[in-house]
Amino acid sequence: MSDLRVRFAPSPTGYLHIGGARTALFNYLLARKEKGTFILRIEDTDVARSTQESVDAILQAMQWLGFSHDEGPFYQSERFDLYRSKVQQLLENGQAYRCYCTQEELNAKREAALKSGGKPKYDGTCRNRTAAPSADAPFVVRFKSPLDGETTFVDRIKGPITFRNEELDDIIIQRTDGTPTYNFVVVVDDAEMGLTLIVRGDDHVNNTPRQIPIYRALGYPVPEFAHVPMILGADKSRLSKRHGATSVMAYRDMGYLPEAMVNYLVRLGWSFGDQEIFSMDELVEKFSLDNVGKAAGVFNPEKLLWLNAHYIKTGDPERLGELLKEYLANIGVDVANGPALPSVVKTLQERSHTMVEMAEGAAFYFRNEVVFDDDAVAKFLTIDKRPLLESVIRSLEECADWTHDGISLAFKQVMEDTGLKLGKIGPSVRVALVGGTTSPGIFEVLEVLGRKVSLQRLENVLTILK
RNA sequence: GCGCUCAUCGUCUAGCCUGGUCUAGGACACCGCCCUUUCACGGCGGCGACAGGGGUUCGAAUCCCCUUGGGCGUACCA
Repeated sequence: MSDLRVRFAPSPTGYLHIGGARTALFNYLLARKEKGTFILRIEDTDVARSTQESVDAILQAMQWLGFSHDEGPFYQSERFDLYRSKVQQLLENGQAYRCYCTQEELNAKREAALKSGGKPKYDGTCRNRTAAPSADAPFVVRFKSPLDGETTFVDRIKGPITFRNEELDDIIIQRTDGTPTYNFVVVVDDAEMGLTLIVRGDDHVNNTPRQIPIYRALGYPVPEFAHVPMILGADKSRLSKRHGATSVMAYRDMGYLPEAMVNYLVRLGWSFGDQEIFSMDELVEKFSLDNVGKAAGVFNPEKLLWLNAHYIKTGDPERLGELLKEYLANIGVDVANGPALPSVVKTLQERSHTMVEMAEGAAFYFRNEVVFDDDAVAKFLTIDKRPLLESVIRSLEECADWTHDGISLAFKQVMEDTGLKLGKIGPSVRVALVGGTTSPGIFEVLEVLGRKVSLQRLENVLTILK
């Protein structure tokens, strides 16, 4: 165990999206590589927007991706007493103050400042107020940010970053209703949980100089920071639903494998020479913040798809078979009385880009009734094909060795008998067996389908020839 | 507007720190050819980038400055 302590801290206001998954991945990888500790924390201080469904969805996605945590999940909503005591501490030290300005006043001031070309920051009206306007006046608590000087931190990805303190605002740390806000609780928790390195999205760099003074005011050590670049859509704007699916689990539903998602995500912004394919073990060994790029990256679904096809192609047929069962069930196909799933998988691995595609391509193995494509039937199952099909049936009935090679021999016989090339025979047999013109190789289909079902389907087709 | 930040093929990136080995390498996508019983897989080849302008230097993708463009922030959201 090293002393590295990192965390993933999503707010449960929706599903786990691509960007969140990547920061979770980077944290997870770092923790495993350094034999440190990976903490999961749920940031649900915004009680109105946080939901249990979101928590469940995020947990489920983390599990699917294989990001196991060592501590947590901790819920900020269960730690309000801690935060309140810290707010109290700052209030007593004079490092925070009550602010009685109403939101309307604040908005008006902001707009006025913006209009006159100034900064839309809090003007400090209540910073030096000596008494409350009235005993029961509602208030928020603001943190006294330093007025001058500058705040600098060395980002592990971006290098040194400096802000002039006059740019900082007296941020609200406790709302009118008494609940604490993000920028405050994140400091308290990151410190109380002993985090040594904060790896989070780029969108937080501006928060960092506002958080550092809070660490200091509370007497906490300031951790290291690493801000990972954002993920953009094809139009270079921030990735959002209008760019397509952004939910990690939506990709599972579309037939993606978790290892493909992980591999794609890690290569978006990180590289290891020219290597494209990484197993999780390899990532734990090779990942480093040193080769994480500074620039935002565009999410490229095509490359994800390519990786998915790669992992399907090289995946274990047993495991893929189990997964296939679920995808088949989703399209109403029961596998109970069909061929063994691993053998089905083997015929489709090389031609499937997603598990959904594989399920669609595998359905014909399991359906009792072949679903015929009209165009295919019109073209390849015409009445003149009857002698050919009868020859195929005869030859297959005599086939003693029902394997790919044995079936191949049977077809050689047909070719001799009819004088036709396989190109003239195959398509009709294919349509008879699967109903359409695309499928795995017909010898494989015959082998996996089995002698009985294959001959049944061929004979059945004799009755529908036109 | 202000602040922070980023900038190599359409996209992900290698190279940049420690200038010359870069007529800039790999991958996805795209195009072509080959393989082939369909669809795919695969193999081979092609197209394609150092944002622009100054400077430093014998020499710059690599160092410095400016411009332009993008992203993020500017909430009693996180």
